[in-house]
Amino acid sequence: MERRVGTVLAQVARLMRRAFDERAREIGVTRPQWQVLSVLMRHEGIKQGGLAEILEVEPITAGRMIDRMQDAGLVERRSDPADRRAWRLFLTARGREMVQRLHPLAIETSNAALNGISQEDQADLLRILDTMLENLTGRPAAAASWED
Amino acid sequence: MERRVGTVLAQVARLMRRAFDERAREIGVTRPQWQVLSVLMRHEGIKQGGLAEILEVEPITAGRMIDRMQDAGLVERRSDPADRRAWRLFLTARGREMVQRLHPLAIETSNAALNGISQEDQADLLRILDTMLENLTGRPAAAASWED
DNA sequence: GAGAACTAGTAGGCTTGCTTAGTATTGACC
DNA sequence: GGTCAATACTAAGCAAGCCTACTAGTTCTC
Repeated sequence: MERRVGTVLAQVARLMRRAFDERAREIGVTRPQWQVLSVLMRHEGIKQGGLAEILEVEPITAGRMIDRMQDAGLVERRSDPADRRAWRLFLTARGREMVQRLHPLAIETSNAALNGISQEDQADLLRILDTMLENLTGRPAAAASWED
Repeated sequence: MERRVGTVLAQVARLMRRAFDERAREIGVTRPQWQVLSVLMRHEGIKQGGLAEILEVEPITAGRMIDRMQDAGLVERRSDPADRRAWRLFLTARGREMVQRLHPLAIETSNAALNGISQEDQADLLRILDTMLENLTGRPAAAASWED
């Protein structure tokens, strides 16, 4: 009858994604896409592989996402002058504008989910999740300073 | 520079799914499929809608999953004698056997992710996640007593 | 330099999640 | 008993993950 952490966690993560997407639908950007935009905000000119690494996602997943976001005019691929295999990623004006509009939505979603949870519990939560991240990736989670 | 809970949470959830799938691949069952099997273990004869509700998933998502699991010989759909629109779901012998084999893998994955996290922190984590679940679904999370 | 080994990205194909739109059946109300 | 809303499920189509297998380019080694 014990409830596994992984299951509850997956459920919460999915419901948060759903809640964010619901709010962001009219803007036309999904939650993972918003995360890409956030990374590019701080690491413009990054290569696809680097993006994938920051997001803890396979390169092909990042590549497909960039495909769609490029079609949508949110990001731009420029070829790397030093390495003809690689792409350098840049935000378009439209992409940059999106980040501004999405930021409040992210906060709103977060707040809704964290309603009634004390500051102390929130800090505990982040600390524990970071430890789990370290366990799962085999390296410190501190690198993930890419978010607002 | 603040790191949003939702993002870290999504990351941890994805990495745990990946870790489980990696272990379960040779058995040929994914994590969500294992969850379906677990629910059916306790609620055999449930309708698809009921399954979807327990899993906090849309009915169509559950339906497609049952399609594949039926093809794989893990579950069986029997028509409800009292309602010709509905299906009743049952485990096959093969499905039942799978649950037995997958149980240790789930525990193993959980333990790997929770390595070095005290019992107290784990309890806190579950408590906080349950509160978030309540916030997101608008009802008590206690109903989720479907797991081992 | 030539060849081997590694790296960056893509192609195809799968599951899981969603939305919107539909069909078939049930049940409730007049 | 006939209509009409609600219910159980399916269809089509999209995003985001993944794996395996591939191409093209770079780098290392002899």
